[in-house]
Amino acid sequence: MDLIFKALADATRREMLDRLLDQPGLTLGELIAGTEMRRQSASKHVQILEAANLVVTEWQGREKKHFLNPVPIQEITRRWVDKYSETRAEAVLNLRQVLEVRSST
Amino acid sequence: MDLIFKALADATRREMLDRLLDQPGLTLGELIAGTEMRRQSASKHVQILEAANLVVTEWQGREKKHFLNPVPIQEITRRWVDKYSETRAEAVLNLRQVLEVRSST
DNA sequence: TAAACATGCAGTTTTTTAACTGCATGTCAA
DNA sequence: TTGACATGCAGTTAAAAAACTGCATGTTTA
Repeated sequence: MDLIFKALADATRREMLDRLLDQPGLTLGELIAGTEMRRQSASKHVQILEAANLVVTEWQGREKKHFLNPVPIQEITRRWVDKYSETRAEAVLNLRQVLEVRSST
Repeated sequence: MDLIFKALADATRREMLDRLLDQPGLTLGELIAGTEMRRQSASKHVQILEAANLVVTEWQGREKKHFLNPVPIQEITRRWVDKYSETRAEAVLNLRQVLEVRSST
């Protein structure tokens, strides 16, 4: 779980995921096309995304194709985000408490 | 959006959110109780959580009560996670492509 | 087979983040 | 009003992450 959050913390990596969502199978060279980034930096970002299982790859000859894997993101939703969403009503109550305290002082 | 992801990237901060989910209104001192962390470190973590709007606070005399705000997390789900979840079927197709290529080589 | 290509890996520098030290401010309670 | 308490803020140090440099490996194609 920590690897996923860490991987998603970087805007560059989130943009990479976005591009792979639109264009599955991009190579490393295609991923950095139009950016200022060096190939080596992008490569390390990809490694981090792979370690988090957010990206899976397939070698085709000398090219490495990259694909988005949405499963870990769904896992975050299921195991983590939902926990907070379910307590929305409760949380609103908490915030109301806050406001009550505020208005009474 | 970046502030939220960055804030969630740190395990210590995610634990803080968990504690505030269970026990709304904890003070800073109560938050660090039972941990090795110094008060000042925790204070910076709280600042980061506040900047991301994941935590709201209310002063009560000399005590500062902390409350979880689930809205940014729900926003991530709505504006970001959903985008990837909706493409689940598509993504499975992509992965199938990968496997086909793999088995044919 | 040799040149161009696509990528990987190791090592260094730079930047960012986290933790700590020390002092300041405001609140409560005797 | 004074001492203990709860927290804030500025500055330093330590650790982690990101970007870059240079070289190596395997693949395609002329």
